[in-house]
Amino acid sequence: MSPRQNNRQKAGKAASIYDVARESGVSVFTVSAVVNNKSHVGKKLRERVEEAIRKLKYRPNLIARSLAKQRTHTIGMIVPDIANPFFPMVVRGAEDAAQKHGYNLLLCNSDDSLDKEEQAIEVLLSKRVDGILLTKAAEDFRPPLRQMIKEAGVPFVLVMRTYPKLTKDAVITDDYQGAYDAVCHLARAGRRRIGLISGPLKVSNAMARWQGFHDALKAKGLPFEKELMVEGDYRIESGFRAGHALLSHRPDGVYVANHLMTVGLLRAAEEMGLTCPDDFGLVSFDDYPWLGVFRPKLTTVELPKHQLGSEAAELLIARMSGSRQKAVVRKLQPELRIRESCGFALHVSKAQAEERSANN
Amino acid sequence: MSPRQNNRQKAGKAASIYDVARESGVSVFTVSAVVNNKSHVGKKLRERVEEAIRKLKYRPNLIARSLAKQRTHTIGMIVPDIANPFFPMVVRGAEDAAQKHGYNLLLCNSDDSLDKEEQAIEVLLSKRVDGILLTKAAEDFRPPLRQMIKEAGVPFVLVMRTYPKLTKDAVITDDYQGAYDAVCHLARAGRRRIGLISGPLKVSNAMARWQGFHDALKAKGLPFEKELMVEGDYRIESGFRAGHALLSHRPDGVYVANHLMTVGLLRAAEEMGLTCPDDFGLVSFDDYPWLGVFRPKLTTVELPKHQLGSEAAELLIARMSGSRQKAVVRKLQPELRIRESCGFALHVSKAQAEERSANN
DNA sequence: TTGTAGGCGTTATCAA
DNA sequence: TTGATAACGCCTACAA
Repeated sequence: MSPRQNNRQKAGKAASIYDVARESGVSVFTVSAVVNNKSHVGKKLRERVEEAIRKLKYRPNLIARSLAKQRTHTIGMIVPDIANPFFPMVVRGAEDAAQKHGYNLLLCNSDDSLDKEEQAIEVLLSKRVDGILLTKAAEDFRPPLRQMIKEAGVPFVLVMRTYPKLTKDAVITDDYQGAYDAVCHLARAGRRRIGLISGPLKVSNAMARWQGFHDALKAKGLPFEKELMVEGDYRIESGFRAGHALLSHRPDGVYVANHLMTVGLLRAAEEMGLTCPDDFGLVSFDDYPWLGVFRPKLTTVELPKHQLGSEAAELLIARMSGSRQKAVVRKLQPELRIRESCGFALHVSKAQAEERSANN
Repeated sequence: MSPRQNNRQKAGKAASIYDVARESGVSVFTVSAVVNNKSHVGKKLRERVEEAIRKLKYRPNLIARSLAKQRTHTIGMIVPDIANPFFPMVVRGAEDAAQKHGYNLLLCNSDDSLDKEEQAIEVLLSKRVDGILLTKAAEDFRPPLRQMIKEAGVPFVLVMRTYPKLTKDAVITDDYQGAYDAVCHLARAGRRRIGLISGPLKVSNAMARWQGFHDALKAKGLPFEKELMVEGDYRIESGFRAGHALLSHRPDGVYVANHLMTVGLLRAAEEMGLTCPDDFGLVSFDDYPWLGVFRPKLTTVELPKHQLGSEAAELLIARMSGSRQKAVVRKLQPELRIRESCGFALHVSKAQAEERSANN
């Protein structure tokens, strides 16, 4: 007789599989089989067990199950900052996909700090998540961490930012193309001295956006003036400072690598008495539903945020299930949403006006 | 000899406490004591154990610990939708507080649906979270769920929305006051026919905001016209529909109960060729950093989102630690941020103009 | 088909 | 101070 068979059920203690077994006069094996509706349990027994489950209000303890099965059905997700409006939709995408497959999300914020990121990874590994979705912070992992991750054998999928030293599995956006399109649009709208407020160049997507910017300039035969490029950190404050620095050189177009820095830029512009799109055309990254109702109506490069999260989660889940194919880099296409901040309408109407006056 | 003492360490399997014990020639008890730097372990032994830990790269398995200690150091958090810009900062606040106390956040979205909410609660309970932060969906729990929650003995703290049938512990904002202030400000700006786009009245804060609206109208001696009140669901689409319905009656002021519906309203206004603040004054809830740089510059009632989350988490953690004081309802104060959408400046300058013309 | 008993990795109780 | 050893609750060979 197992030592467990003694009386439980007293004191709020939740019923265990043993209690159910005793109540229904079967073995724990049978109960377990019923709970996981496994193979063929005799109809009679099954009913008796189910009856007992209801009676005792039995609820399987997933912690115990996790320990036994060595799988937690939990995914760790590390983002720089959930309060950055870019990430909520990504997280939502991941959660939707996770949920669909019976997984939950353990959410951590790194603030783009190596220390916090490392801490988060350690705790996630200790909590034995089945996999991790990571938007890598700017700097390199310290070697011991990388070693530990490797040994833990927990799959990672990178989100938004690549970091091949860890894994090649990643779901990102075509940032080069997005930036390229943005700058071309600015040029099309007649802007000639185009500036850039970039993300931290140690981050893969910031680098890609910078390259797209650069190549578009070249393709359009526009000059690259190095005072017209400022590196920020994707936060408002840095956009504000960058805006002051940049606008003091009076560019007639600006491409900003994310929304938060755009907010900072507009703050600076206002302080300097400059308005958009009259004094400078503007295209930025990340679109949001509310950008369509406020002026200046921002022309943006939208990234498929939800899809980014959901595809990353799907890929991770595939990896966790042991799919051993070679690394996948999924690159999603951005979409240029033309509104008014680039001054395209302005430019066009100006051109028309000139045309008209020429005709008269 | 315990059956566990046989060879492990092969196949990527992580080292367990047994491996460390064997390696350092002590008992698991001692290792455990060292890991949790408990009481007095002989200095020599401690060093030997630490050595072994380093050598084997031992990392405690928190799942096993959770099972043994019956505590997971994990908090479940259920929000309607993390993609609603209101919640990210609340979640961030909760995560910050949780993190500070050594807890993690398991995040779920309910979409304000009873089914999803119930599902989320069940899985969180099964995963044995130590407590749950809940922004209650609109409808009532089904009785069995409430029963189960009670029996689970897991503390809940409500966030943003009260629901006394579950618990009185809650961290909310003074929504009545916020709405009251908003409407008074509209009145002060000379608006007389003030409309309301409300949240779902089954949600506690929507009800409170509606009452604040109503009482402010009365206090200002303004009429309540029932065509000027429309109930939405806090989403953009409902704000859009409500906007069409409402604006067709040409109110000169509108108070909207959250930001997303404001976006919808502005969309509708644009379709109808109405502009804010010229055709109608506007005050809405929730403030965001970017609202200060776009026009119309929204006058809003800001709610301390981060604090909401962090205080809720703190309270929950206190409860989980068995603090048995009576229920706490913490009500945080909102803050009216006056910008331009209410048309106050407009009104004032108009008044000045009249004054001037009267003086001539 | 069903039962028995050992294992998952920790903590905790009781002796020694 | 340390060490055995029984929980914790579930899964799962291996037997029957």
